[in-house]
Amino acid sequence: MALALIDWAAPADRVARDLIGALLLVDGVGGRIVETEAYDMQDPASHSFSGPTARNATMFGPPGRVYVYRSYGMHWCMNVACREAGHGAGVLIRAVEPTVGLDVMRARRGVQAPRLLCAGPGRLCQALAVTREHDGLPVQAAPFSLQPADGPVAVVTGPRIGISKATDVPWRFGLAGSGFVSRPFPASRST
DNA sequence: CTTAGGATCGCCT
DNA sequence: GGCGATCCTAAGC
Repeated sequence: MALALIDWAAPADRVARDLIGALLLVDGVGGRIVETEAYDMQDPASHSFSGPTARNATMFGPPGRVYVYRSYGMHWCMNVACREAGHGAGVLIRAVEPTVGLDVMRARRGVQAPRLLCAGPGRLCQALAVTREHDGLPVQAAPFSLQPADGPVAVVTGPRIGISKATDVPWRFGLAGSGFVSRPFPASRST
């Protein structure tokens, strides 16, 4: 049977949806992706909106590379670039259901509850030990491991979190019914 | 359960 | 100089 693959050249919202349910590991630690957000160059909320800069260079590079940036001066956030180079498109990984390496993640995070280990982009990077050193690396090679869901996944959508522009764009994607998302989704239809 | 404030600093105007 | 694609804690209802 055919192995499911992510089409990294697809638009950000497509990739964001396809990543829901995928197994993401960094050095053998991680779990199932349950929440993502899409960004692209036409989008005022995106880091890439005003064109290439030193920080967002990876977003404008080849698709499938990990874009890591520092948030609020203290957290790391992890994205994967998509579309062709130059498009400034990417998907923010916002939450993972921790399944592999629970104790390692607990130690890194300093909390016990699985629910709080990877629920949010900053928490996720702390639990998986993702830092600026990972910026620009291909997500399909070590230390990363990404295995797409091999079956149908029920996905819910909603407005993105923590932005002040384009707040009406429904480019937040989540695994329907998951208790590991960073925040509940407003009532929305599954697709 | 909801809201408010602070921490903390790199990036862009 | 201002502002975040955030998180934590404490206090209010």
